[in-house]
Amino acid sequence: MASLPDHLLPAAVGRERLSQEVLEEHQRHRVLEAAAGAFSERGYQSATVDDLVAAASIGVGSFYALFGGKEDCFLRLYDRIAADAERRIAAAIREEATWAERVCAGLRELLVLVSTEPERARIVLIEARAAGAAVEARYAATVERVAAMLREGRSTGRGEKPIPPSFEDATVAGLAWLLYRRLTDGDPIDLAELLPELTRFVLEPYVGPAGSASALEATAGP
Amino acid sequence: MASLPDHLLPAAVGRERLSQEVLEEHQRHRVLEAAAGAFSERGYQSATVDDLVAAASIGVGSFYALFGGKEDCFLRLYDRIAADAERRIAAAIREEATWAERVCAGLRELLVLVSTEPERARIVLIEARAAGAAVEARYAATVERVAAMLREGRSTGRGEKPIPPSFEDATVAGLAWLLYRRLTDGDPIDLAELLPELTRFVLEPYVGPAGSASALEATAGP
Amino acid sequence: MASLPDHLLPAAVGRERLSQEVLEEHQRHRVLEAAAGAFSERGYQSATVDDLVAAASIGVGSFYALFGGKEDCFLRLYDRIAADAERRIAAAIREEATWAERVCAGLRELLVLVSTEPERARIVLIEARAAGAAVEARYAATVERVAAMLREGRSTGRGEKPIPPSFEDATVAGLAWLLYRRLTDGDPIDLAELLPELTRFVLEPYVGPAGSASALEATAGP
Amino acid sequence: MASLPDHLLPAAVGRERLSQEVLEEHQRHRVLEAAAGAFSERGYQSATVDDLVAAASIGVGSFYALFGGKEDCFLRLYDRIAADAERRIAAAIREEATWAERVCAGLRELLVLVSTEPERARIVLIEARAAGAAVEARYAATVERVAAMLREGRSTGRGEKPIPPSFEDATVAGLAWLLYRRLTDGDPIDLAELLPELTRFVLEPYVGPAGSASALEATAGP
DNA sequence: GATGAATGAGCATTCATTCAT
DNA sequence: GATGAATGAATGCTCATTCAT
Repeated sequence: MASLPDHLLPAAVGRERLSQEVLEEHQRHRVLEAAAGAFSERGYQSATVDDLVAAASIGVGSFYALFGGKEDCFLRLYDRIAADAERRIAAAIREEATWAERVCAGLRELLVLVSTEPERARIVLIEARAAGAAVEARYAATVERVAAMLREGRSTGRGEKPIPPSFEDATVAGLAWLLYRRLTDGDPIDLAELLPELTRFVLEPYVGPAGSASALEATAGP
Repeated sequence: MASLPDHLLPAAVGRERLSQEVLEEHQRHRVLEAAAGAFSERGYQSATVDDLVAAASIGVGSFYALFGGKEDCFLRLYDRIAADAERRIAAAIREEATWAERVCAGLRELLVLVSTEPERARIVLIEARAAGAAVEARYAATVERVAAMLREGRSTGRGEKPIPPSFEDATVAGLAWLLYRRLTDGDPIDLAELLPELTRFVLEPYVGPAGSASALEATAGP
Repeated sequence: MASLPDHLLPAAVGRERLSQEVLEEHQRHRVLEAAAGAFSERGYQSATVDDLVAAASIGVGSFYALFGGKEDCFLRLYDRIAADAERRIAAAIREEATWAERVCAGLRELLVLVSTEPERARIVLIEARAAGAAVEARYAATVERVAAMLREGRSTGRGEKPIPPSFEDATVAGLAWLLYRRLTDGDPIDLAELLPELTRFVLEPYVGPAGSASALEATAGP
Repeated sequence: MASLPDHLLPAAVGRERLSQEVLEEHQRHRVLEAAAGAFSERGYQSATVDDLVAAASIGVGSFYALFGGKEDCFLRLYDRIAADAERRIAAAIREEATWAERVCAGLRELLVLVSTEPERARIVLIEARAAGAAVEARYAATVERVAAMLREGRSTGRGEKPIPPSFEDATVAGLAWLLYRRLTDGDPIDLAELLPELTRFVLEPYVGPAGSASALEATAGP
C-alpha cells in the first residue's frame, strides 16, 4: 500500500497545531454566527465590538485573538456568507441543464437563501454597502463574479449587436437592488412572485420572453 | 410705552423675518456647497462636523443653528443635489420628442452632470449609501422617481407579456451601479462610450435595439 | 514719535487670535499646575489621562485640545519647570561674583527650589527618568546645559592635566542623584546641611577645598 | 495503609524536593536569560509577559509558576545581573593591591562587562530606572554598595576636611550616568578612552592626579 | 446672531493574570 | 507539571453636541 505524501502525515506537533487551528476556526465560526446577528440587527456602523462579544458570549480579548478587529470580523463574515451561498447555489444547479435553466435554478436558490436566512442576506446585500472601502471592494468582486456567470449566456444569444461589456454588472446590481428593497422594507420574499420577476429581468435580454418562460417552467421547485 | 402685540406689528417686521429667512437659506446654501467638498473627500462617516464647519468657515454654533446635525446637513445636501439634477435634466429634454428620445436626452444630461460635477455625484451615488437609514430612504425615493419616468415607456411598448412592476427599479439601480463603479474607480466619464451603453441597457426592453439606436442618433450632443 | 514696527501692531484679527492664544496658554498653565500634582503623586506611568483631567477639573476633550496626549503634557510640564528653575537660578546669581561664588549661589537657589516645591522637583528629577525616550532626551539636555555652566570653571582651574570632557556631566548626574534620593526617601532638604556638601562636591575639583569654602562663605543666604 | 507523617518520610522525598527546587532554579535561570533579551530590546514598560514567555519558549502558566509576575521577574533578573557583576569584579581584583589599584581594576572589569554584555548592562543601568519603586530601591542599594567600597578610600586620604558622607554616592551616580549615556546613544565602550576618564573622576578626590595616574598604570589590561 | 471652548459618553484595543484541561 | 485560551478592567482618544459669552 502506498504511503501518504508527507504533508498528509503531520508529526505530532503538526497534528496538535492542526487540531488547534481547527479549534480556533471552529470558535471563529461560532463567533461569526453571533456576529451576523449583531451586525444585522444594529448595522455595521452601530454595532460595537462589545455588541459582538456580548452576542458571542466571549471576552473582548478572545475576540481580538480571533479577529484583527471589527472590520476584519465583518470581512470574514462577508466572505463566509458569500462563499456558502455560492456553494449552495452551485449545488442547486444541474450541470446538464441549459444555460437559461441553470440561471433560473440559481436565482431560485438565491431567493430561497435570502428568504430562509434574511439575517445573512442583510450582511451581504445591505451592511456591506456601509462598511468601508475594503468591504466595498469585496462587494464589487461578488457582483463581478455573478456577472461573469451571466456573461456566459451571451453565446446563447440572438447574435444581434454586441452587448456592452458592463451589461451584466448592471443586471446583477439591479437584481441586488430588488432584494435590498425587500429586506429593508421587511417585505417577505415570496418565491412564487419574485422568481418570475427576476427571471424575466435577467434572462429576456439573452433568450427573449419565450426562452425565459420556458426556463422558468423547467425549473419548478420541489 | 406699551408695545403692540406681535400680529399688529408693521409689515416691516414680516419683511425682516422674510429677509432673514432668505438670508439663512443663503447661508445654508453656502455651507452646503462647502459640505459637498468635505463629504465627498472624506466620506460621510469620516467627515466630522469640524471638517464641515472648517470647510464652510463658520462656527460650530452657526452650523447647529442652520442644521439639526451632521445627518440633517447631509440630507439637505442630498436633496439639493438631487433636485438640481432633476431640474437640469428636465431642462435638457425637449418636451415634443418621443419618449425614447427624452430618456436618451435625460441620460445624456445625467452623464454630463456626473462628469462635470463628480463631487456632487459622489454624494448621491456613493456617500448616500453609507449615511444611515434616513438618507437611504431618500436614495430609494430617488430611484423610485427615476423608475417612474422610465415606466412611462411601457405604453410605448411592444405589448408583450406585462412587465413586472419593479422592472424599472432594477434598471435604475443597474444604471446607478455603473456610474458608482466609474466614480469609485476614478475612471473618467466618457460620454461617447457610456451613453450608447446606458441607452441600450435602458431602452432596449421597451423599444428594441433599433428603437434604442435611432433614439440615440436623434439625441446628438451640441 | 516713531510708530511701532508692524509685527507689534496686530490687526484686530491678529489681536483676537493673540488674546485667544494667551487664553489657551493660560489654560494650559492651569492644567499643567494640576498635572504636576497628579504626576508627582502617582508617578508618570500610573497617572492616567483621567487622573490629569480630574485634577485639572476639565473634560478629556479639553485636555486633548490643549495637549497632544499624556506624553506631550508631561513634556511641556518638564520644559516649564526646567525653564522656570533656570530663570530663577539665573536671577539668584550676582553677575559680578566669581565663578565659584556664582556656582555656589546657583546651588543654593536650586536647593531652595527643591525644598519649597518638592512636587515640581520630583517631576524633573524622578518622573522624567521613567517617562520614555522623548522625555529622557530632555533630561539629558538639561544635564548637558548645567554641565556646560560648570565647564566654564575650567578656565579658573589649577591648570593640571586636562580634565576629560564628560567630567561635568558626571558631576551634574551625581548632584541629581543626591537630590533624587532625598526626594524619594522623603527626607527634608536641609539647606544648611546640603549646601556645603554639594558645594564641595562640585567646586573642589576646580578651586580646591579652600576656594570652595570661601565661595560658600561669600554666598551666605538671607 | 496509613501514610507516615510528612517529617518521617524517607529522605528520598527531601532529595526529590531538593532536586525539584534545583530544577526550578535552573528553569528560572533559562527564563531570565531570555527575559534579559526581551527587556533590553523592548524596555521594561513595553515588554509584555507574552514577549517574555515567547522569548523563553515556555507557557504563561509556567511563567507564573516561576515568578510572581513581570516585576518579580525583572527584580530577579536585576539581582542576578548585579550579583554576577559583583562576583566578576571581585574576581578581577588582586587583594594585595593598593586601594586605588583595586578601584581601578574594578572599574576596568566593569567596563569590560558593560562592553561585552551591553544587553545585561542596559537592564541594570537603564531599564531599572523605569521599572517602578521596588526595582528603584534595588538600584539605590546597588549604588550604596559600590559607594561603600569607594568609601574605604577615605582612610587612604589626605586628611583634609572630612568628606561629606554622601560624596561617594554622588560619584557612583556620576559614573553610572556616563555609562548610561554611552548605552542609550549606542556609542561603543572604548576601554582605552573611558578607563582613564572614569579613573580620574573616581580616584582624584582621594589620591590626587598623581595617585590616580599611577594606579591606572599599575592596572594595565591583559 | 454668531462663536468655539468645553463636554463626556463612547470607542477600539491591550495585556497581566487566572484556571480548566 | 505545564499549557495557553479566556478574561475584562483599564487606557488613550474622538467627535457630535451644548451653551455661556
